[in-house]
Amino acid sequence: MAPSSATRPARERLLTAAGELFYESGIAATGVDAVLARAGVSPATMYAHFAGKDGLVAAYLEERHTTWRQTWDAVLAGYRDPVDRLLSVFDAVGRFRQQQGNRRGCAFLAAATELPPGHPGQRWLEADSRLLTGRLHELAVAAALPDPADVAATLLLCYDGALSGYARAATTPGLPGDDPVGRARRLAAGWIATRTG
Amino acid sequence: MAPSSATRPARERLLTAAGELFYESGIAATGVDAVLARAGVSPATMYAHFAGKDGLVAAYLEERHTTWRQTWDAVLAGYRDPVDRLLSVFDAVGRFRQQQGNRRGCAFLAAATELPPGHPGQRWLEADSRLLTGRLHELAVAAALPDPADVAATLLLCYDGALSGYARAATTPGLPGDDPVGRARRLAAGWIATRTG
DNA sequence: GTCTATACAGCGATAGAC
DNA sequence: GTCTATCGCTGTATAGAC
Repeated sequence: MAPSSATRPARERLLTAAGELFYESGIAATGVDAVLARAGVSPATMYAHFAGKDGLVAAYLEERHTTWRQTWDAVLAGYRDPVDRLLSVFDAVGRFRQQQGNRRGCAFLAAATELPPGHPGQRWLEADSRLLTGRLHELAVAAALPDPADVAATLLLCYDGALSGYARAATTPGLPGDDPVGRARRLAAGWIATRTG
Repeated sequence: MAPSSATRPARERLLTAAGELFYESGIAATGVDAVLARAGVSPATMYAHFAGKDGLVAAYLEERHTTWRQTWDAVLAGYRDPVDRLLSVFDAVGRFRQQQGNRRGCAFLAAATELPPGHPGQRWLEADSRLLTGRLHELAVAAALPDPADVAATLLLCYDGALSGYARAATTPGLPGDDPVGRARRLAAGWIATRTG
C-alpha cells in the first residue's frame, strides 16, 4: 500500500497538495501558503525542490499530463476495433475523472486562461492539445476514415464540450444534461457512423 | 459616433478596460491597478462606482452577459425556419466574437475556474448556462424535436466545444482545425438531421 | 533536507483635499 | 465626481540555524 502521508517525501506531498488546490480553486487564486499548509511542508523546503510557484505549477501540469496519457494508454490497450480505439478518448476521460475524483472541467484549458504568455507551464498546455489531436489523427488514419484531420478536430470538439459540461455543472447545480462524456461519445459515434457508411 | 475616450464617463471607461483585461489576461491575474491605468481613472473614483474588485468583476460579467444575449436576439430575429433558429446560437457566437474582437474561449467558463464559491459574479455564470439551456430547450420544442432537453444539452456541448477550440488555438498556434464554430454548427446540424428524419 | 523567522513587493482599499 | 497620497494586508521568496 501507499506510504502514510507523514513518510512520503516532501516533493510528492507538495505535488499532491498542488494538484488538488490548483485544480479545485484555480492557480492564481491559490497561494503558496495554502499548498505548504496542506502538504505540511515549510517554505524553504518547497523552494529547494521547485523553482518558485511557477516551477510548482509547471510540475503540477506535467504530472497531470503524464497521468492522463498513461490512463488513455491503458484504456486504448483494451480495444482492437478501430472505431472503438478512436472513441477510447471518451472512455479514458471517464476513467481519469473517476481516478482523480475530478469535479471541474479540463485542467489544461483552465490553466490556459490563467497563465501569462511566457510561463513555464505553457509547455504542457501545448502538449495536451498535441497529444489529443496527434493521437486522434493517427487513430482516424488507422480506422481508414476520410479526412483524418477533420475527424480529429471534430472529436476534440466533442471532448472539450464534454469537459466544459462538468465545469458548468460545478458552478450551476441542477442544470439539465447529465453525463456529458456519455453524450459526447454518442454524438461522436453517430457522426463517425455517417462517414463510414 | 462614439465619444472620445477622454469624454466618456469613468464608469464606462472602467468597464471597457476591465472587459479587455479580465478576458485577455484572466481575472485573478489582473490587478486593479492595471484596470485603473488603462481606463485612466483614479482608485477613489473606481471605488465610488463599484463595490471593490469583486463588484467590478460582477459588473464586467453582467455587461458581457447582456451584450451576448442582445447579439443572439438580433441574430435570432433574422430566422424563421425552426432548425435555423435552433442553430442560430452558432451564428450568434460568431458575430459576437467578431464584434468583441475575442481571441480566447468562453469568458464565463474561464471565470468559473477563477471565482471562489461566494463571489457576486457567480450569478452571471449561472445566468449564462440557464440562458443557453433554457433558450435551446424552447427552440427545440418549437422545432417539434423529440426529447428537447437532450437536444439542448447536445447543442450546448457543441457550443462549449467550439469555444474551447478558440482557447486551445490561443495557447497553441498552428494547431489543426480552424473555424471551430463552423465545425460545431455542421456537427450539430447533422445530428439534428438524424432526429428529424 | 528540513525547519523558523523574516525580508520584500504587489495589490486592494481608504483618507482627505479640490 | 474626481484627484493625490498612503495605509495595511496578503503572498512570494530568502536568510540562517539545525
